[in-house]
Amino acid sequence: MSKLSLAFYQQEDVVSVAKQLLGKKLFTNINGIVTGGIITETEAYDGAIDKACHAYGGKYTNRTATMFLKGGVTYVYLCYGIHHLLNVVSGKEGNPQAVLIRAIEPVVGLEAMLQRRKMDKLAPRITAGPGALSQALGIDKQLNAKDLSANEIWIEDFESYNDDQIVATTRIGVAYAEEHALWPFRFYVKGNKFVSKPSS
DNA sequence: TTCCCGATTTACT
DNA sequence: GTAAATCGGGAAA
Repeated sequence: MSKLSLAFYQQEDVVSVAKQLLGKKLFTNINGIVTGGIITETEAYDGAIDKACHAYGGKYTNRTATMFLKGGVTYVYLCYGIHHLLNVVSGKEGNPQAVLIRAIEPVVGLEAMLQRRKMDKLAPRITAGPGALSQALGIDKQLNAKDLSANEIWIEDFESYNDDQIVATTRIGVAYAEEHALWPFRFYVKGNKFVSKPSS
């Protein structure tokens, strides 16, 4: 098992990184408990030119500072006061690009995930959706701005998918971004069950 | 310092 | 299908 290299995260094209992250394995180690799974759904946030991105227009604040870091660190953000969203910062330092991890297929530490989610049996929804995923992996703000080559959270190389196995569609929950809400920056693995559905 | 709103999920009508 | 929960960040005053 090899962790993804720093060079991987620092590619210029965040959309490309988002696609390549599909099929890779994401792990966390919280208080010695390792949980993780295969990434099945991602979303790209293209920094300063993307209205849906927190750092749109080069906005630099306490919260968005993490996105300006060099690629290869986490960006964890609390949304709706309840849910933690896990992002992977990409690109070079000063370029606020990030990939939101929206869903994974659980592989390691299933019992711990069930416990954290207060569920008694495995269901796809346990990690389908950014908030659910973070809860299952025990991710909270403590894991913000962590280096992805460290031992608390990391991503390992595993599989890559071709374009014909990847579905590109519009992002979810970013209607406020106006025309940018229509950008096909959301990617998921075709036919995979562990993918969040648009709330309908 | 105050007010408004969100990269969502879940429970209930 | 619809609404409520809930709190930190960002912008305005």
